[in-house]
Amino acid sequence: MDERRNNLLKEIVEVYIKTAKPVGSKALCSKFNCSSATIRNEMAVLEDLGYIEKNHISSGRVPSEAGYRYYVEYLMEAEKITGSDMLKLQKIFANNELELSDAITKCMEIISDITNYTSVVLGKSSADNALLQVNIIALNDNQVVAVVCTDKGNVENKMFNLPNNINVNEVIKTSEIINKMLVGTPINEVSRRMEEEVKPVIKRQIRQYETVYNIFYDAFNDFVVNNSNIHVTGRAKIFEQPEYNDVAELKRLANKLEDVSFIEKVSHDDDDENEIKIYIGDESEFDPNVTIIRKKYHINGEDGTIAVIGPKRMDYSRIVSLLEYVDEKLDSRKEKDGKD
Amino acid sequence: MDERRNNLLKEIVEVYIKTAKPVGSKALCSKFNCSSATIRNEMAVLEDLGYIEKNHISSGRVPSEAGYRYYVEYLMEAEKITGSDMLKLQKIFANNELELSDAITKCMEIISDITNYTSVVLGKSSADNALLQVNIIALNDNQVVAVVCTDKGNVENKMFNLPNNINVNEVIKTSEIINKMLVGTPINEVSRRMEEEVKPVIKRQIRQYETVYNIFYDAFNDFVVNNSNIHVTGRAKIFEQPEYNDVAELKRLANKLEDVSFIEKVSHDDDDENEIKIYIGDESEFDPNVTIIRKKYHINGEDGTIAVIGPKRMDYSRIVSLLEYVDEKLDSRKEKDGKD
DNA sequence: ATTAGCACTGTTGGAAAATAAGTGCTAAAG
DNA sequence: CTTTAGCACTTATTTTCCAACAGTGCTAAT
Repeated sequence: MDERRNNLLKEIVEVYIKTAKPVGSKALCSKFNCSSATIRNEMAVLEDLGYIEKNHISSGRVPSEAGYRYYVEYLMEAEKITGSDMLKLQKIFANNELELSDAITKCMEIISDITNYTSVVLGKSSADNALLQVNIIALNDNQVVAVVCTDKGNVENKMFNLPNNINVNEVIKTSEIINKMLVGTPINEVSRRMEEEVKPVIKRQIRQYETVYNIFYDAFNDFVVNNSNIHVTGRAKIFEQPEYNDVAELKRLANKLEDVSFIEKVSHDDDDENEIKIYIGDESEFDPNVTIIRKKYHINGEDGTIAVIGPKRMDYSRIVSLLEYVDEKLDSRKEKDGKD
Repeated sequence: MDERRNNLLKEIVEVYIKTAKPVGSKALCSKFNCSSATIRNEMAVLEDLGYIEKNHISSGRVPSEAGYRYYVEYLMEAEKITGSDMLKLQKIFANNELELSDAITKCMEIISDITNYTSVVLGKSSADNALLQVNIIALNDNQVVAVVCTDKGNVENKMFNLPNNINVNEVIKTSEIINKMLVGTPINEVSRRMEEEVKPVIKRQIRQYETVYNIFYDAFNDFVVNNSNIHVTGRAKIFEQPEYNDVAELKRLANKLEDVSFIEKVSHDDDDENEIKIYIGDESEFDPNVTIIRKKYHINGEDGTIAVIGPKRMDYSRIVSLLEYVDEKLDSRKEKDGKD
């Protein structure tokens, strides 16, 4: 791959990203000061190398998956975020009132809006939350709400109907025992310690301990299971992209976009999980016709993922710059707030 | 409208619901024991009355909006829910563990699944919740979580960063004042009473009362604003319906389905809000090409709406029977649990 | 190594023709 | 007065054909 060939591939990818139309040899002559035949010769090589493809024998060239990959790895210039893009995101961070997790969601909404791609936020309170306390709030004689709170400020609640043979006071007493025994326990170890340590204790002190025990066990379990939130913005935005101009394709994609929770799981072995990741086409393990650009974040005891879903022909450098900017801003806010 | 004409319209609507193809006169001869010419004559009358339409001068007939309306009002037979449909929903209610609001969501997921329409659950803790208590949980010296709980067991929480000049104890003290003064206040009056009654009191007792006041004010406000949840299932399901077979239509609908919160607001004046409502086409105030069937529910201090979105040509009686069944089951569970 | 020239190939769009489905109307029959 | 057979007519749908077009690969010359 000499320099001209690199430049040619770069040009093909970028023109295709802009126009969504197969790139012919003539269109590139002027840029490279040579004839279309020369371009064609070089294109033939790039095609042999697997970086570009033809839709049919006499069509212009389209980047292949390998071509995009080569592009993002070696050819793409790290573009600085543009002023107008930055401006729109800055407004969000200017407002210090906003909780960080809300700020993230807002950011991704804006990114979807300005880019016409689909954006996703997957938040999950992470393992490094520790139990701070569990409160029981009695609504009446046979209903209680258990409120679980972690040291990072994540709170989850669950309501229970008490059977007639259970007294509210016994539930409260149990909560006190749990608080004494388990404060500071990492949230994902709570279930185990409940079973091994707490159960024997309340067995001795509480009548009907099984029922009461289950209330708390369920509440903690809910916390671990439930405490994730998904925000998808602009599901329909991606349909505006010209590649999705046929009914079957549209339906297929709409169906897949129903559930995007898989995004956090995509992983290619030896990766550094905290970098911006680009999954092109099949690499996404989602759909051969989309690219997913993803960044994991960790703030305030919450692990999460932000991602943008677009066509393979998406504006890679712009999205990368946008995600980088958001991440940067999050980092600086973390320091300022003194959290994490 | 004599009987034959009614039957003819009923047949046209039902055949069209089944086949999604315009119904011609020949197809109905056998059913009515007469020639196609006779049917045509009657059809001409139904068309004059505005109940059926032609796509073009020589096509079969399609029910008009007025035709569907006439059908659901006078012709549709209240169908009992089928055994297999019932069976699928019963599984959910068999599990008494499930909180009612979760059971509703599950039901609507199943309904979307078995009917291939889009289903929606819009829940909102209603005005008839009263403040039970507000708790302050201190995470550390400068972070607190405010937990607001109502008598119906709805809980909302919000984390705050305290400025350096505010002491946690002052926040807690304020929470005690609020608890004393406002317990039992309907949740939508809390803001007003905070401003009119609580503010003057804490002004006297708390340094930096403005900041502390705002924490609670925000927390309550969040409760009112935030405490709604939307579940949409099968957004893409509706695309399988044959009427949405062109790209523009699909995109338009996908876009609209991004936000379905409007559904609870659709209302036609003198209606009894608690009945099953059918909004056909333009009546839906959403999209001329869909029908929305909706039922409002009230359980356990939560007001909500369940709805099914489908083509105008949707299976009206089946959906009505399904929603009726769900509503019935909810009612019986309410009584059993002794709630509400 | 580059390029002009040319034959070739698949796409796109439109026109024309054939087919199919179903109507409205008329006139006759019941 | 209602029903029906018959037929001319309308429109949508599908197929076929053709021309224009964009772009390629290859060859031979520079």
